[in-house]
Amino acid sequence: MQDSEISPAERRRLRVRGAILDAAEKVFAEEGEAGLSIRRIADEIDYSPAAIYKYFSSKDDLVDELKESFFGRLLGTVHEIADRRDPFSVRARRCMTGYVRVAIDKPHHYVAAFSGVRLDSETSFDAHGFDDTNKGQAFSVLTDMVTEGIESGFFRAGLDPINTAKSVWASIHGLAMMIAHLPDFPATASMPGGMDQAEFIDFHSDLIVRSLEKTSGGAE
Amino acid sequence: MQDSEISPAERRRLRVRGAILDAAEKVFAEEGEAGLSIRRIADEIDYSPAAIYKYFSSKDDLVDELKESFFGRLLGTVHEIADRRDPFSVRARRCMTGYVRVAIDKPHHYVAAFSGVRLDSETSFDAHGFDDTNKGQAFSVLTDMVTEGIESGFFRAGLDPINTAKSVWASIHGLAMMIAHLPDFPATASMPGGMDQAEFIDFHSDLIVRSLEKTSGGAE
DNA sequence: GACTTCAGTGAACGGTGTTCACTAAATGAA
DNA sequence: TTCATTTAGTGAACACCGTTCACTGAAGTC
Repeated sequence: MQDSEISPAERRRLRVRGAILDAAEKVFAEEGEAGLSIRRIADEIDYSPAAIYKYFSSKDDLVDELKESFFGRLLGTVHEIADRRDPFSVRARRCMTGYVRVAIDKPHHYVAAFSGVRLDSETSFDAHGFDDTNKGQAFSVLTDMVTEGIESGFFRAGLDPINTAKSVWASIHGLAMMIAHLPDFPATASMPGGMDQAEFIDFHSDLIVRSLEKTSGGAE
Repeated sequence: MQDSEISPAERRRLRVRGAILDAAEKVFAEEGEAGLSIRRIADEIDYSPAAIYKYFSSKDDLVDELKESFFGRLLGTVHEIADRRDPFSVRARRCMTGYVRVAIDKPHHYVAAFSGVRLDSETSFDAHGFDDTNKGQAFSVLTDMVTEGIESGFFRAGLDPINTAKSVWASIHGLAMMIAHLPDFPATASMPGGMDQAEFIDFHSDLIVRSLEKTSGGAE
């Protein structure tokens, strides 16, 4: 009864919907939001522009779905790393570097996932972005990680997990944005003591971890 | 001879040019790049849309000038703070908090100043963004600051000033972007141990400084 | 006073997201 | 099978966008 509810018509509909999303995804990855137009998608899948509005109520709706699914992948990566049986200190670092790596693998997606938030609407950070959405989940992984770090003695005891997690997220986000916008940031590889991108991501993550660690020599 | 070169005609031209920029600035600050159109500017200053092309070769050109001037103000603020006679540790923190404050005062500007960088063009971070432009100067303030911190013994001796400065910038940038996109980030004021925005900016800056400091108890 | 320069214009071109009346095919009922 | 209803898909249009271009008219120059 449950699976027979998917009629051939519904299946067809789902296939076309998927084709629209696939075409949009492809164009978006290559050329970003600027290169993506309804007419372009329509061309790609050999439909008329108006047809797309039978599947999505607006272009924003369609793009939102692309962003949301990208954010899901990003979240999946971080979750997967966080669940490994590695020592805490490598797990923590790898969550950060993994996040950045996935983010900059699809720079247009990452930038859009954040810049798409409507500045003028009433959807606040509190109400909209932080409960059961992907962003909310991504954040709770971080809070848990910080809490674990404190409890296991790696991090200072005085840290407030929530604010600390947000600060860490901001720092990581900053690096991801920098690289997404300026593809060859930090561009020091050719200089004396220069780093390539991967090295720099490690370096940045190290500094972040260091800001949370107990001062190794003295008492708390 | 020098000042008599400014003819009335040129003065008129400059005044109109300024009016265009002012109108654009106003719309941009309120509604962002999305709300800014050539026709809208033209309406605002009671000219025809085509007139604007006598003063700017394209909309991108016009917007670039807005961004550049905003970045100049941002740079000016940081420079001004860096040149004060405050103790190093307060100067360093205030540079960061000042940067964030100016950035989020005009969120649309700040976001645009970075997201406007063309991802597809050949202008690399190295060649374009980092020499005598505003971004380059902003960066050199940071490098100088880090160097001073190392030399005065506040920061660890092993730090490479250039990469460190870039990492610090990324972290600060991340917070600015977060707040710019999500206006009430971090939104913890109402929670137990919650912080308002200003407190959080201080907190974030503290963590960044901490990541560079000598471990207070032990030897280097 | 004639000539040149040039700020400013209206109309158009090709692009965008979106809507709407419409067709034609698939579906469900009798 | 036949009729009625739904609905996927369309083409043309609307209002907007950035930009161009032939043009006007006033100001500046000799």
